[in-house]
Amino acid sequence: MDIFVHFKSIIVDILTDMGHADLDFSRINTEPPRDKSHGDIATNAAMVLAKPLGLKPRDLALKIAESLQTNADIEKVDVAGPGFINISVADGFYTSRFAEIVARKEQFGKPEANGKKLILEFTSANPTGPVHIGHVRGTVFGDSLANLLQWSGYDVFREYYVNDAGGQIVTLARSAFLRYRECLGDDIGQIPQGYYPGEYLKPVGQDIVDKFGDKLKSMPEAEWLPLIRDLVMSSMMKMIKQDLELLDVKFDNYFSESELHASGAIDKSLADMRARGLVYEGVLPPPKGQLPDDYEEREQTLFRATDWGDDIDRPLIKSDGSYTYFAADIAYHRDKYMRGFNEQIDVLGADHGGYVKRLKAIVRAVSNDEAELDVKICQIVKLVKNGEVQTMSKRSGNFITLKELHSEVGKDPIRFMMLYRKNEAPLDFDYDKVTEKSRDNPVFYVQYAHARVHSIMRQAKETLANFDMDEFDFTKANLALLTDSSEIGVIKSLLNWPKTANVAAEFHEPHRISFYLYELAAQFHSLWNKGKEMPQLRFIVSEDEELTHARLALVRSVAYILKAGLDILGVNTPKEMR
RNA sequence: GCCCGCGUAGCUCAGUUGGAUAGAGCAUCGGAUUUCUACUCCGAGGGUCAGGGGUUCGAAUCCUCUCGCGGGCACCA
Repeated sequence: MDIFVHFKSIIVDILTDMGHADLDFSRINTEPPRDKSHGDIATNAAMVLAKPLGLKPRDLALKIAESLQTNADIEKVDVAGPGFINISVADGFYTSRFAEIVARKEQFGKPEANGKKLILEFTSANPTGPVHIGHVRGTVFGDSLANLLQWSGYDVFREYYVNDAGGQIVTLARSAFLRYRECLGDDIGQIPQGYYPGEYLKPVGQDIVDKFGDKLKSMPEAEWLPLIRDLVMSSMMKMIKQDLELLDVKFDNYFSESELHASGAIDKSLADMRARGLVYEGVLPPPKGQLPDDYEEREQTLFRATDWGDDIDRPLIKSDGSYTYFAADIAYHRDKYMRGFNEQIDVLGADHGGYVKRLKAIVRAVSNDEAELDVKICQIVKLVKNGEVQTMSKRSGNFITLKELHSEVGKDPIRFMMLYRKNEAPLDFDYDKVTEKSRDNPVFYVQYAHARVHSIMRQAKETLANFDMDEFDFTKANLALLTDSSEIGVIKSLLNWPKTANVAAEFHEPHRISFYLYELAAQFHSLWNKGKEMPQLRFIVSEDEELTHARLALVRSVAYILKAGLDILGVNTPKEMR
């Protein structure tokens, strides 16, 4: 139970008792004050409600404070500044609340299922090559956000949109065909400009040889292309899935774009939109700035995106008569809505920032404002090695792949560091730092805190008679014995976990979890260090078993919450780090 | 030109969707330091929250303008 929610409800009760049940309580905040000397909880209740009641904020605050004073969990109430009510909570309250963590363990603060379905689309890397550094951040972000939303009670569906329609797949097939000829002994020379040059297509060339022998060589392209197209696609997807497994990412579904074309879903969604008057024939104003070389003004079939918040209406049909990518996107998001997803999230790369408005417009339009889409943009990642930024060139296909990155640093640093920054802020990924065993390296620092808990438990098993972490019932510990300010400090942080996680879920911001975990780890390490100078604060006090049990309950609880958080991030929780 | 994001300590960044004297880590400076297997620890200094104007009891946060950086701007996927 979130203690801030708890105290807010107490305040609401007081106001209700005062006869103000009809007020809008939603603007009341209960939160930790910036300045610790102001107590544990500050509320703006009086300032927010003074006006509708025709009272001065301070007068109302004093009234509320008077009632709060009678609450046994509250040690002290002050009215300060323009009308803040500062509450100091009795230590006994914390230790009694803390009992809930000891009882619920990793589940502490986890809300009940809310019965809502949500679809999260992420990664969606083009199926033309391996997963590379450009996809990693969005992948980790999306997967962890999915975990986070599951934690907070959503029924989450992870989906990968496979862009398997259009020209790039033809190019891919042609590139594979070159490798096929190479396998048959032809000298193919340099891979031509515009083709996919990567080595990863060589085994595909061999696969084609194995399946078709040399008979494709003499065929015209129109005949061999459909034959090898599916083969190339499926081996690309297989490769991508293997790459994603390196990060422990699994999708519930891979949604094929070409399927939308083939099944008539695009025709259907377009017909539906026409029927609703969302489509018209018209001429767009030419784009500002540099005009494309082959620009020609013409009448097009347009979606009235501007009616739904976009800047400009969007074309649905290309000059050759086929559907635009955008038309497929409409059908796709419509399909998600038809599947019952009224909450949708798309995770995109920084280069797709310009798509946010039109995507939101799509979801609003196809659902007639019943569904909502949030688009999260992940900024680029700069790889830093030996203090230098690693440059990559897209033309040569010289991307650092996930596989390479993974083989150098492993899963945990990748996942943690990709989430150790707000998604819309650029991120430097430092190869050297993430493998360092020091406080500078947040991954190590947090994981080490978890390992340290287990180390202490092993130590306790040796020192104490009849103690085994897995069998000991920590709920029997006398938690009221935890009275030192730094112990209470750790308890307070642990009790903040539900609020942190719920806010992170609400705003779709998993990075808040990593920052919280880092702070919790720092606090725990600091408490451990205190025991060096003040032996009476050590966790294991051999002459006082009762106190030791209480402290071990605290130590154990740190690991519960670290695990709850690291599970959301998808980072391992080692029991030792030797 | 237009749209989106960003601009916070010397550096890298948080900032609980409007709260009180704006925080953390690194770096700098000043002390302490051989252990519950492990990362040393404690403290201090450091700010025009890019800049101007506005909204109100109160703004890093909301509105507006300016500057700077990044991304995007018919039909590609």
